[in-house]
Amino acid sequence: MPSKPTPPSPNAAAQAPRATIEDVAQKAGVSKATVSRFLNRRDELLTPAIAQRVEAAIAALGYSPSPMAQALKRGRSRLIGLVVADVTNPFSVAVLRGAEKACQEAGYLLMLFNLGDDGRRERDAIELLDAYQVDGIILNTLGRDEGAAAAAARHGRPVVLVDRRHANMPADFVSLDNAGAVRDACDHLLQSGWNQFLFVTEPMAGVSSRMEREAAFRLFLADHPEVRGRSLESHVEHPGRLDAELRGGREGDRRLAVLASNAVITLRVADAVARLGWRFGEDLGFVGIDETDWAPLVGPGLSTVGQPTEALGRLATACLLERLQGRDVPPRQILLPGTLNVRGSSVRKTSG
Amino acid sequence: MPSKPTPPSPNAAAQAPRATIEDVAQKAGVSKATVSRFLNRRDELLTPAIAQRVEAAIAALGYSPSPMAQALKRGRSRLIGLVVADVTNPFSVAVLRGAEKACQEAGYLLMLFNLGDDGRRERDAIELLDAYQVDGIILNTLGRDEGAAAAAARHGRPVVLVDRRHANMPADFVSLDNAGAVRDACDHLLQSGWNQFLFVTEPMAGVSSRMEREAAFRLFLADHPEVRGRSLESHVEHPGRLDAELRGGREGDRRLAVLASNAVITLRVADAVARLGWRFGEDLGFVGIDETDWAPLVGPGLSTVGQPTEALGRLATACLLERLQGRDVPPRQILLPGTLNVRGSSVRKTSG
DNA sequence: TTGTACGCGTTATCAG
DNA sequence: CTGATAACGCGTACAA
Repeated sequence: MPSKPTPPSPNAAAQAPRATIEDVAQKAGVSKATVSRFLNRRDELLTPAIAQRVEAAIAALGYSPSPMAQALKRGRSRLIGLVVADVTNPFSVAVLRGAEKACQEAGYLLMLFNLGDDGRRERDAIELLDAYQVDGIILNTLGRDEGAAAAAARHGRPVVLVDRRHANMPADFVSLDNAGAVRDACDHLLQSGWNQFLFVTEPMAGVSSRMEREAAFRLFLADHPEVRGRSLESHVEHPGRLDAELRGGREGDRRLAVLASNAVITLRVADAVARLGWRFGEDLGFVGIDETDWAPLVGPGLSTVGQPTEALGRLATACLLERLQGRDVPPRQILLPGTLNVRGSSVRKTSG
Repeated sequence: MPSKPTPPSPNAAAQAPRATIEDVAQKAGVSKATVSRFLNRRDELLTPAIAQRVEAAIAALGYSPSPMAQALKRGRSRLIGLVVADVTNPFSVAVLRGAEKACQEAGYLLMLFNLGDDGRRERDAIELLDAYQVDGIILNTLGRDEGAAAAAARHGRPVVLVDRRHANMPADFVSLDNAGAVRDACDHLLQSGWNQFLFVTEPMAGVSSRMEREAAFRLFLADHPEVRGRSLESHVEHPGRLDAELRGGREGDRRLAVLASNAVITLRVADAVARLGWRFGEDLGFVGIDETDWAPLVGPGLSTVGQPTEALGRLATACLLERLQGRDVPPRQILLPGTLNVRGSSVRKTSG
């Protein structure tokens, strides 16, 4: 009859179970409470001799406290949840990097949840994060499921939205200044001599950033009667639609330029241009929102408006941390400017 | 004197604390044990009437068990840790997607940890994951810190390595068949009429996949005395080195082709080619390992060998799950073939 | 079939 | 300054 029955380990390699605070206390000949104090409340002085013994025991056993148990007891986990609509989106990954750095510096750990572009999973994701006692949640999602995020917020968890607003969600919001970015791009195209604009976006489908960009484009047109313009929702299933629109837009002596609403659209436009045998900067002007590492390599280089992705991630985290420290201010909106990268695709070059 | 002192909530919005199993039990007029059984051991029959009451209470309170408490009690967390050297690497993200899908299907949650290319953080990451009682760990890291992973394994956690082997780490290993991929690429280039090869890689720095690819290239050269070849470690600080090598390689009537060891190098080569004013497929042949969505857009299209990223992620997860179910087999190696995508950069076109 | 009581690893309160 | 002891939310022998 074993005094300590071997736990039913699934893996035969299991050998040394993690040391607990109890083990440390025993080895140091003190109580658990003392060890705990040594760890968490360095200010309350302990007798040097005791501190020494505890320290030695901790080192000898390679002890580190269980975050799980800590979270259970404290109700806080030093975990921050990040829900992303689609990890494949380089924008999201870039934001993630910024958020992660900020978290790391503040001693938080980032728990990533990817929706794989399945909006229905949003509620599950948030509930799970909530269950894991995350201290805050960063959302870069559609927010189609109204109330999912709100429920988490009701449990007292600060929430911050990145790039995409949610309906009726009074949370901090961090994003590119979409209106400014579109305006800058249009101004640049206009000054470069293009006089007909085609704005191409993914199906708006209620995504706030897409809608804001499109609205900014319309506004530009309203302010500039001298330029003709249209906007087009490009569906991935109908690439032909884009080709046709491009061909049609170049009739007469109009000098057509495309403004792509994001990197996905940039890819589609570049595909279409290749199919048509056109050259960027000659047969077609182009600026795309979202900087990518390959933009300089396509044709004469694709002009872009880069987003301050890393800053967005850092700021989102900062908003959370601030609220975690007790500041209770009304929801804020932080809009950051984009950066125009001028390359060959937007500077007019007469073909010939 | 409040009977239930308000917990010191940092956020004024905090209202409804999460319902616990206790709350459910109380509402249903049963014991905690009964609720727990209702949840976990549906096989042990409960009186229908009681089951009904419990179910209703759960629904009414919107109760879901705390994964933290469960993990603490069970020693298992249904969490799988994924440590990635650099989330910016599209390969890693693609693997992540596969792993995530597999996890989701099996009811596991993926906890992501990014090293930001700082190998020193590897030990911390693994220890933290270990502390979170993750049931298994997927590693796509340098493994420079020998023993870090081994320590986790010692606690009985299965570990699987993706793309990069670790020294002295007897764990499952999942990867592209590097030798086969390089051979296929070289064969294709040779058949396409190129007769001088330049293999370009990031500094090997002990990274197993880089070394394997380079070794495969040398092997190819040994088997084909008729082709001349060199390999080059391209350092990001010295882009000029690559330009010089390209210029030098094209002397005489040699028809130079580059084999890029991964997508990062592909980018650098494309940059250099742009600087030199060369055209892919005419002045230079090219195949790159790693498929990207922009490969078709650069020049006449860049030929690539795509990795089965999603399958790698799924398989890595599958290895873990298998061991979690108790199968204790010796470490396996799973090598998957790549896919050659032939585009304009590798088919010779006499410049005119 | 159901309830009681204990422990998982920590932290916090309260005596000593 | 330190040590018992009671939670935190849950699972599970054991008893009823």
